[in-house]
Amino acid sequence: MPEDLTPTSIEAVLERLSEKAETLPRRLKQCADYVAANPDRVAVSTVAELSQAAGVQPSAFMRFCQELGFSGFSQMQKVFRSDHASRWPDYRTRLAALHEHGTESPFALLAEFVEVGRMSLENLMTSVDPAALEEAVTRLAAVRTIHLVGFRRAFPVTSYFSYAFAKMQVPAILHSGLGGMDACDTIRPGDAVIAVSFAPYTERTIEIAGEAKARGADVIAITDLVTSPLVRLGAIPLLVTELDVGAFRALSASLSVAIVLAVAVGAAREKEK
Amino acid sequence: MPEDLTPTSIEAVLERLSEKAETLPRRLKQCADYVAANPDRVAVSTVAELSQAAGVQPSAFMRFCQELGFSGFSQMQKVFRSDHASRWPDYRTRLAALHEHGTESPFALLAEFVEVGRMSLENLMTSVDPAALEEAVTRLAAVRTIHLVGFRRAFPVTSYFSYAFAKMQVPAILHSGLGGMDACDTIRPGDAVIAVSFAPYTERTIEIAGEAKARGADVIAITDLVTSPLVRLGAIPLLVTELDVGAFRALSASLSVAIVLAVAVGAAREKEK
DNA sequence: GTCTAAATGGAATATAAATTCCATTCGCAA
DNA sequence: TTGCGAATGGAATTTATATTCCATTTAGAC
Repeated sequence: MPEDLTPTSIEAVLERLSEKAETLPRRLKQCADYVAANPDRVAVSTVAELSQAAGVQPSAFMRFCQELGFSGFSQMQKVFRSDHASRWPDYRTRLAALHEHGTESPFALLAEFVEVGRMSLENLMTSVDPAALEEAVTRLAAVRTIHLVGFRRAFPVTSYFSYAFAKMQVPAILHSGLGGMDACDTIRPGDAVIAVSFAPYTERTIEIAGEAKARGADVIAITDLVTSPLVRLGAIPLLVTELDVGAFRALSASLSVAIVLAVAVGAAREKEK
Repeated sequence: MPEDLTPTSIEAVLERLSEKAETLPRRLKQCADYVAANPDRVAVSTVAELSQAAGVQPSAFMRFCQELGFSGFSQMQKVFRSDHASRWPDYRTRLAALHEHGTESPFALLAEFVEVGRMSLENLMTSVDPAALEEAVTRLAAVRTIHLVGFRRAFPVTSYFSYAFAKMQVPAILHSGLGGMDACDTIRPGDAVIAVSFAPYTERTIEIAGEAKARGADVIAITDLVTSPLVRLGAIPLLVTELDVGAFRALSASLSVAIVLAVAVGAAREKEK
């Protein structure tokens, strides 16, 4: 059994730690205790900071890392950093990997999309601010008419809203852009607009949201980044990061937010009656 | 108003980001978007890594940091590192937050839908027949015009198809039922219909699919059960089982199938040219 | 107590990263 | 088109950080 194989995950490091803890000399034991108690700090600190926090000299911390089977602190930190990253993967890299293999058979493609969709959903729990979601529901429940604005890729989302609100008898208008009607004219104070748009943002959506805001209507934004123009103009933001494959982005997360909003608003309105 | 007060929290940084996003030059905007989409990476990466991931030079990233009001990258990273732990809660703490808000809150509902969506996606891999998927792609790639039929809950799916096909210049017609036009008249031999319907099946969808079949067009069905009327009339079935929460069914799985079909068909058509 | 091996602290060095600088390119107005 | 200022890329420089080295201290064995 190779005693000093270098650990490759945080768990492995902590395990090695508990094995060795007894036999470690005093200062090195201090390092071990500190790391065991604050594993999250390792990824974002320097040797100097950690050693000081642990109450030892930097050189002692170095020896501690080597005792664990690493060549030095940097190698150990790399494990803590990349493991952190694996919980929150870098999509661009993943995406590149995706293109390399699986686009041959449609079924392989499906597998990739399933994976991407799952990741999107996972993200959703952390990207959507619970307070903003609650606020959005409260506003939408109190409002007279809900206007649904979103074109191109966002249109499936708004059309789903339209279906769901209709089913629950919540007054909602789907602005399809059909017939060249000016959506803005129908928006009045006491209404709310749900604006859905992702980068690259559709000009028309931003315009309508801006106009609605100017007219004194609430604006709820389902969008992807804090840099979105919708956020800029003061909408309540529900941030959804979808991953894209090639030129196409998934919609699972956005649709889930839509369903939640619709159901919650429907329930809230039911309660008021 | 002191324009360049340096932000002291991640929120403040992201806020500043959304303010400035529009006025930033191209490369700096790339940085902004990357940081907005991957705030977690900032704490554990170097300038070189981040700039490469954002697709810019390190010096551009530096200028970006300064634009935000920091003296440089290090100062900005310090902000991200200091509350890195508190900002990125793991699954356990997320559940705790969930309990705090109570099971009645919209956020709890969101958690439920995320879970359901994930399960739906997993099911997808087993419910969709790889051979049928391949067959569907082959047929759709060979066909002149693709007709998209699906109403009510299925409409977001067909409207997504419409968007995706348009983007790839695949001739497709979205039958919206608007204007009372009879969709059937436009369907001819050598065309294909993608019919989307779930129990309880929309009468009109079945009718159009049947008529299309009678006229010698291929029919691809995205539906939920083998007992679906669409399957009975001889369509190529892509079976999707969505789970529902209350009276509302998720759409993640259906949308994923739609994306896969669209991408695969687009690629296949590209190849033929 | 003295010897020895291990452990420690701190300074010196090597390495890697951040930051700046400047020549070149780009986009726009005249 | 030409000229101008802003924006950019890449190399040079500075700064921070990790790592090593060695003199000194400590703890245990005889």
